[in-house]
Order: sequence, then structure tokens, then C-alpha cells
Amino acid sequence: MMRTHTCGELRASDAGAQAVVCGWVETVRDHGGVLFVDVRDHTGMVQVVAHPEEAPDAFAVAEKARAEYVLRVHGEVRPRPDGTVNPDLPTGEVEIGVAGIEILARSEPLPFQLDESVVTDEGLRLRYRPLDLRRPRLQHTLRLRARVTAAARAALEAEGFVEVETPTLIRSTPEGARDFVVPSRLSPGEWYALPQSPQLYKQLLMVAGVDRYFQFARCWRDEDLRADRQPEFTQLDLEASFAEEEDVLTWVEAAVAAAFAAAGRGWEIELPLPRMAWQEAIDAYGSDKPDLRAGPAIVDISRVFAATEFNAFASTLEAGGAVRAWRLPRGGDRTRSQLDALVERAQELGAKGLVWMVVEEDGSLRSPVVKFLTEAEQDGIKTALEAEPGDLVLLAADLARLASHVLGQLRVELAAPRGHGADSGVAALWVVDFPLFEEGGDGGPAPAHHPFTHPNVEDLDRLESDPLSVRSRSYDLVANGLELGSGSVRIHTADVQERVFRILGLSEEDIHSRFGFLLDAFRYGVPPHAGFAVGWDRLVMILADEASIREVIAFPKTQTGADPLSGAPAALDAGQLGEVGVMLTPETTVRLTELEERRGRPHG
RNA sequence: GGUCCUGUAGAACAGCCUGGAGUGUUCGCCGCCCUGUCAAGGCGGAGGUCGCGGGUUCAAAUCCCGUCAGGACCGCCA
Repeated sequence: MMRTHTCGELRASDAGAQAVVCGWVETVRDHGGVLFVDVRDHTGMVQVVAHPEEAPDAFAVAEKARAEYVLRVHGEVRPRPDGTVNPDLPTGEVEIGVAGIEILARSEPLPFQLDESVVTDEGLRLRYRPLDLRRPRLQHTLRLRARVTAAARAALEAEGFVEVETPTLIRSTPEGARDFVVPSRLSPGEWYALPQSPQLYKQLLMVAGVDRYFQFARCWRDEDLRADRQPEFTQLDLEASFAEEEDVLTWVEAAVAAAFAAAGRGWEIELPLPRMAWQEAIDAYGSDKPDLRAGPAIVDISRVFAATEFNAFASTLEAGGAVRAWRLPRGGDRTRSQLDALVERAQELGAKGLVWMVVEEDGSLRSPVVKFLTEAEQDGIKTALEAEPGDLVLLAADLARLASHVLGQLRVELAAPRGHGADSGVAALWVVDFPLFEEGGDGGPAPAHHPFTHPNVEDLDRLESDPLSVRSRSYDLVANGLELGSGSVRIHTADVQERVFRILGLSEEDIHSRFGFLLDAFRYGVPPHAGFAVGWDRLVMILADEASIREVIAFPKTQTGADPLSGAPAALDAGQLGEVGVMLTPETTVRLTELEERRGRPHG
């Protein structure tokens, strides 16, 4: 038996027991005579004491111990002497009196300290990720992730969902994000793509009669990275037959609520989640993923200025724009230069300008523009925003959508809790009634979600005449300003699907080459179906209270898509390229040669 | 493709604005001392391509240009 106990489990009640523990050396405190070693595993830490008189051989071994050596220690669990109990440690009432120590593995001095108090460079952390992962915070996150995943899986299985794996080497369907591609050796010159989501396959599973499908699916998108975006990521993907919006929302709520409960943060969410129409989100939060934690909503106060003499507002309103405002509670203590910086930021975001107002103790407004406003207008602002003394009010006069966008962005930047330790709880909601189409790059309609999203039945008669006004039967799950997932009721009738394809301007040939195998399958009895996908990394990110998705992925990639640990991506040798019939362009060869020179090692 | 921040000893930083000898702090590492610490303590020591390349200058960690790497963001992400 390698061990009888884990390091973190020993308590006063274990006193008197013989214990064998294994773990890494956290610290060694050598007093010349008595010597303490803190031994750590994923459960915690226990103090081991070595006395030269009690066990001279073990003491000699203990003296050699250094940070991160791997030890196996045996001895008696005993209460610590009076006055030496450590209340900061769960095991702090006891210690192990050493009878014997084995050094199972030595460790070189670490490239960085595991101490949580210093923030290590991310490149270095990823280069030595196994060490980084030894830190309690990351150990905790890995286990949190496993726990919430298991809970969500159980919740869906309880509803009769069946876990099915779908392929990762699939045909490229040139829509949406850029595909990662994989060359084929058996068919040189032909390529697989890695799925951006299992979308088509899960719909095929509905045709197959699986009825309720789910999968924790790895997905790949070859796009630039962000704090909440990795090129490979995990979705909790689900699809159900004979199901509509309410069914899907209920199941997703159950899975997500189970996950939140399993996280054990006391952040259980109240069901059902609130719902907000897409248009309201855009108007009142300037975003289709509103962060409900970031203070009050944006208010349209155009009516207050219907007859204003303040030129900037009057001309905007005349031109069909709007005046919108947002209030930052207790934000009025900002300095003039901080307020000027806000104006600059607003202009960066595309606003013509930004008006700030501070509500003084006597209720009056302090602002560079207040002299242009009537008493009634000033009162109108305060009333509409429910402004209190000490508040900061920001006004933007612009095209309505731009005004909301700018104020919404400032709202998040000024008032949203951010990052590890914010412990801000969770504010989740559904955003519904998305438009079916948005304006595409070529000016024509493009799918806002994907081309199989069912139009809102009430809007069907406007599909051809006014496509951009048609709402869809899709829904987004939003939490803390992050898009946590999206889904829709799918089109399952050929005539609606054809009308949508026609509006998207897809030719028969396009349709056949991109989605032919799905539509073929639909010819043989497709049940009405609907589904959803939850961005699982992001969900864990919220539960772990982390500001970066990299913190919840065991082996993430840097912003340039590199893995400093393995050195991926890396050049292939000519033989491997030849097997798949791939030849590098001259420019690419030059790039690799330069890389090789810089790194001073061969690339093949 | 673009904007911004960062890069100085094994780690985290200060120094840079306002050029003047690789100067400093904390941690780690090595040696010695130390019998109840828990971020142990005391004394001593080693450790540097100031990311890289170029330019300006009598003189560059410091100013300028380029480049690489890490990060934040815009574009992109049906």
C-alpha cells in the first residue's frame, strides 16, 4: 500500500493512528535540530516533524528534502503540542511524527514559484503547465469542472437524453467560422475539416430516431483568440425531437442549474431564468449579451428634449437619432480628467460625443452643458434615470443603436465586476426573439444564427418582403455579459427551408454541396426538432470566477494559437507532407527558414 | 489586418518620462548557524545577452525604427 491517508484529510480524531502519506514538499523548515516538512497533495497539506533523536535515519533523509521533492512518509499522527496548533490549516491540529521517509523523486529548482501570491508570466506558466496545474487554485478548477460536468450529464440523462459521439474528421462546410483542416493520406489533395460544432450530425441523429441527444463535444474554430475564446473548446451540445422552445429552455435550465449547484458556490440560480427580447437587450443594454450585474439599464430620454434649444441634441433628434442615458450609482466622485477620459473612450467606440453630469448633494446637476438645458429638461433627466445625489449620468446623442452601444460598453467597463476573486455571483437570462437574418458583408441577408433556424411563425409572411424584420425561433443563454450558448427550433419542412435558402441567395449547387447530405436525410421522415449548445468552458469560467478561459482548460493555447508546452504548431518534414500531397509555397518556406534561424534549431 | 500594454538575475518587480559604470528590492538557489516552526529565523555567497536587430549619441536598459514573444481589445468568431 503506497499510502493510508491523503495529506489533507488528517484531523485531531486521527491522533494515535499510524499513517503513510505521499505528496510533494511544499516547504522545509530546518531548525538545526527539529525539522518540519509540509507535504502536499491535491487534498491539502500536512506537517511532518522529524527529530534526530526519535528517528535519526529518517531525519537524515528529511534534511535532504527540497521543494517539490516527492516523498512517502510514515509515522504516528499526533496532536500538536500546546501553542503550536495552526488554525489556518485544516490539518493544523495534528502532525506526523516521522518514523521513516522515502524520497520517491527529486525535483530541480522550479522555473517559477508555485506561490499564489506572485502572478507568473502566462507563457512561462504554459511552458511548464504540469507545474502550474499543481497549484491549488488550478487543482480546484479542474475538479470543479469535472464536478459540474458530471452534474449536467446526470441532469440530462434523467430527462432521457442519450450521449452520442459524432465524428471530428468531417467535411468542410464553408459557412461561419474558418475551419481547421486536416489533409487526407488515403485521398491526397482532399481534406477533412474539424467540426465547428456537431450541428449537422445532431440533426441527423434526430432523423435517426435518437429522440434526445447530448454530448460534451470538442469544437474547433480557426479564428483569432480572446480572453473568452480558444481555438478548440467544449460545448454541451443537445438536440431533441418533438420539442419546441419551452422544452429546450427547460432542459438547458435544468442542466445549467445542476451545474451551478454542483459548483457549491452558493450561486444557485432561480428558475425559470428571466427572458429578454433581443430588441430590448440592444436598446437597454447596448448588447445582445447584457450583463445584469452592471447597474441600471440605459434609458431613452429623447422625449425630454423634444423642444430643446441645446443644439447638439436638437440636431441629432431632428436627424432621426435619439438621446440615451445611463446612470452610474455613486459614480459622481470622478475627477475632471477621469470624466474627460470617458468622453474620449466614447469617441473611440464611435460616438460623436458624450455628455457627463454629476448629481450634486443639493440635487442640482454639474456638467459642462447644463447651462444649455432648461430646468424642466434637467428635472426630466433626473426623473427618467431616478438619479440620486452622488450619481454620475452619461448621455449619448446619436443613432439610437449607436448611442446604446456606446453607453452599454461604458456601462460594462465601469460597473461590471471583473476577474478572479470578484465573487460577484451569477446573473443569467435568456435573450429571445433574435432577428432571423442580419445584414451580411455583401449587403444581403445572412443567417444571424444558422440557416436551419426556424423563422417565427407570426413573421413568416414577411419572409420575402422584409426579411430583416423577421424574428427567429432562436434563443441565447447569457450570464454575466458572456454568451453562454445558443440554440433554436430547426426548420424541418422543405418549403420553409427552400424559402430561407432562396433569401440567403444560395444556388441549388451551393445547397447541395454544403448541406446535401442533411437535406437528403430530411427526405425520409424528419421529426420536428430543436436544440441548444452551451459553451462549457465559459460556464466553468463563471463558476470558477476566472477572467480568462485559459484558467479553466488544462492545456490551453496562447493568443497566437501556440502551445508552449508541446511546441505546437510545428513544421512537418518533407516525408510527412509528401504522404498527404502537400507542398509549401515559397513564402511559407522562407518563413520557416527564418523561424529556424531565430530558434537556432532545425525544423525539417 | 489594426490599436494598446508588457519584456531587466531562476521568479515577481523598481530603474526608462528627464541618456552618464548592470544599480537595487522581495522571493527562490548554494553554504554555515539554529530543537516548535508553519511565507521559520540569522549570517554569508553565487547568479545579468536589460527579449532580439538596427539607428541617434562622446555615451543607450533609458530616445527612435524594425522584429519576436506574452497579454487586452477592434476586425473576425453562421
